[in-house]
Amino acid sequence: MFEQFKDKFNLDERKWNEYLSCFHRMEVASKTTLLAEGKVSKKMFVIEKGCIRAWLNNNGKDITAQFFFEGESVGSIESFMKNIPSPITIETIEPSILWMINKTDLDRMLSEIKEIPHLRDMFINKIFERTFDYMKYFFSSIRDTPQQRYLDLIKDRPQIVKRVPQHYIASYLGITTVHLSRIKSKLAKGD
Amino acid sequence: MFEQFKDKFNLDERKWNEYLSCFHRMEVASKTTLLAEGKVSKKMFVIEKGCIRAWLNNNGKDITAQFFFEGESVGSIESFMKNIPSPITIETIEPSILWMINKTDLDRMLSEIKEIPHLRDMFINKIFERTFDYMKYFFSSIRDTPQQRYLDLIKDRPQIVKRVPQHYIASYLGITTVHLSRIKSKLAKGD
DNA sequence: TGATGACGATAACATTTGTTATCAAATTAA
DNA sequence: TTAATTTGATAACAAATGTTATCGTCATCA
Repeated sequence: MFEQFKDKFNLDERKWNEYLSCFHRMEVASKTTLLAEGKVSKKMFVIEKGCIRAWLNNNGKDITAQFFFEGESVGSIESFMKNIPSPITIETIEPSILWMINKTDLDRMLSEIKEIPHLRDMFINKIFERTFDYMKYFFSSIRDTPQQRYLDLIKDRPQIVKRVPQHYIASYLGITTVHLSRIKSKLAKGD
Repeated sequence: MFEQFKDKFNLDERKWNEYLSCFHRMEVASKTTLLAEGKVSKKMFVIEKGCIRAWLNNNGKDITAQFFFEGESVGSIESFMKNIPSPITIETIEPSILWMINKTDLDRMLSEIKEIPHLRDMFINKIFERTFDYMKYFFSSIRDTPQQRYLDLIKDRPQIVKRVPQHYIASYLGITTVHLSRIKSKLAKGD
């Protein structure tokens, strides 16, 4: 799972193994809640296999905020960093294999990493990339129609369309399932 | 302008003055373009007085992506960091007093700052805060109605409603000026 | 095996939002 | 100051999107 990062991290064998041992493998069923809204996040997860969504509660209706797939890391960064109640719930969509790391371990790991220039820069770039992603989503949400955003999803994140139930996709696009159904049938008829 | 940060930065007098001298004061008229879409950003600005917007072109129509006021720093971070064409245009709304810094100076400053733990952490926190902001905007855009987002704007960022022409606000909310007008008159009649 | 619930399509109707056009007030430029 | 231009409100109509309800298919589970 983590072998692919070994060269990139370029740590001595001992340190690398120490970091590896912080991650704990776990297998979970679909619809498992990994973090509940309102709880303070003390764990992060890396996905080996499966698919996860983050959602927020809006007077009873759940709004999907984000999807995660193999290789991605998942958690409420805001809750995790600031020690505040999580605004989102994190839940598996498929049965999944995850690698869990505790906040205490990750905090220690990060504070060490921040002293190593090339890893520090990797970390900062990672944060920037996430910022750029959210900017893109926000801009798209005020600029594009739901149909356009659905087409973008098909093009840029085909995984989502293939593996995720449609009502989650609809709420992620900010529309109803009925409307998404209409968009699909309209597209099927040839634009 | 920058005195307020002196304690927080906690640098020796010589370094502090060296950094200060990188910023150049400029006064510009309203509707001045500070960065045009498609150009690679080589400058960042800090606002002493005035108000600025960032917008993107969408087949001729401009969509306002963000507003900036006194004390905030402005630029296309993505263009600036990655040396790519800017996806946005940055333009003053009011006559403004700005402090400009060149990329070469800022790059040098940042690489020095990244070696000083408390400044590095301030920098990383700053990036995280920006990420959390965009997350919030994105979530709100798929969760809330335009009317709710307008009410949030009044509550959270009253500056915008007071100082910014209405058609910019409308495009920032992702709606037309006509619709924003309707929302306002509906609210004026008592919800 | 059968029952149950999750998922998705569709129809009919309601509401929201966009489009175009017109007018008035405020601001800016000549 | 006068003439443009910008800004904002409103009306009438069109298009997009939401709501509620119904139905069929499929997976799950007892």
